[in-house]
Amino acid sequence: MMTNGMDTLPQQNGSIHTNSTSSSSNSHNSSSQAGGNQEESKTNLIVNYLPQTMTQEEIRSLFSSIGDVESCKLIRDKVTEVLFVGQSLGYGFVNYHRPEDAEKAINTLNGLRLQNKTIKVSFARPSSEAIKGANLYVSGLPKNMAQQDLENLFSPYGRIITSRILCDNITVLFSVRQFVGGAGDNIPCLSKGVGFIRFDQRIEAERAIQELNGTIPKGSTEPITVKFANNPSNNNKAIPPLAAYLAPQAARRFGGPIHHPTGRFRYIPLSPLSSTGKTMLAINKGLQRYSPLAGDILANSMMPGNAMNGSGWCIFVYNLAPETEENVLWQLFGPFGAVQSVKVIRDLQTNKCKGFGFVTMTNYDEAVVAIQSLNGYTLGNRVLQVSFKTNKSKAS
DNA sequence: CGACGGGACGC
DNA sequence: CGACGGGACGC
Repeated sequence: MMTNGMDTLPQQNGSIHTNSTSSSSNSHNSSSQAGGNQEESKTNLIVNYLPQTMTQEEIRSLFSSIGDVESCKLIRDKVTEVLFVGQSLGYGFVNYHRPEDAEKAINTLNGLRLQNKTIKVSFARPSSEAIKGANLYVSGLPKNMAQQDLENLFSPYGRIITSRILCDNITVLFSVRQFVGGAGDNIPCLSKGVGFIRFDQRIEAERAIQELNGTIPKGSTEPITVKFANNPSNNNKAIPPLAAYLAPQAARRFGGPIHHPTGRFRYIPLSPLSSTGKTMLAINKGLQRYSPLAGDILANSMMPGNAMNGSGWCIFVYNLAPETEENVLWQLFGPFGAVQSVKVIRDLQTNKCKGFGFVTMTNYDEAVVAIQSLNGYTLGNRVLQVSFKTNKSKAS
């Protein structure tokens, strides 16, 4: 199932198609590939649409749940790096030791929802000048043109990496709700008549401009405009307020003036699992940081082994099935905020889950909402129990 | 009914 | 007219 706004993964290796039995054999003929393609790595992934707050270590943690990671790099803005740690550019690279792990990561992590994002995981192309600046901005599209129609129009000119048709704001909000709700595939969307097409190669994009700019699509009356998209690095985006760099979480926690760093609408973490009303209640509770309840939790949590664990809040998840894997915990908790790490506790002999696990989240408020929302949630045929970690143990 | 890890700063 | 949810190749 493809999620709203996510493109089907184009086959990364143009000549290979889906029903090739997943190749665990190492005998791929990379050197004899025709077409002058650079050899594509079978272990190196590009990860796009990462949540703004996700750190390189959190990314490594997430991808290590699949297999041994050789290297991991989050791309950050070099300009802001002068003052602080550079702002995340929302994408990064993960290189595995083993090709089969890379493939598994694509299968299990592509489309994973984390906070307000749906990450995309695909093979990285070999870096080269030829693939840069291949993003096109298209306007004047007929309102009834769908993403697939757009791709059909442009596909004769090259390999499409991504495509997108912009929607009316109202429907965007709507689709985000559905999207977080997990039932959001194929949301009808009022097209704004503009979109983006990213080609693999810049030459392909240039040719599409030459061939399609000013032409009238079949069934339309208006010519379309096709040009290179603005480069995000030299656009005139408003400079985020300094406070966003200094204390991005404080602004949210205290409910002050909302300034999304990128100046768009504010994302409210709607629970995938409960009604909006219940979630808002949970958010409000979470905001009362100095209530007696919160005070107890805070004090109690400072004890060794308890919920407050260095830079994050450790959450105990009970009643997991024996086959549970880490990605389940990422999927459950990711939508509620910054998740630093997850751990499924397994029996050393059988390697089956012992029925519980831990999730560490960065922000108290988000942890509270996650607990409120997920405690009592039925996963499969099991009712989960979710709470802050205590210091219970066999030894004590 | 069942129920809170593990690796480890490092002097 | 229009610029995304989301700065796609190592910032």
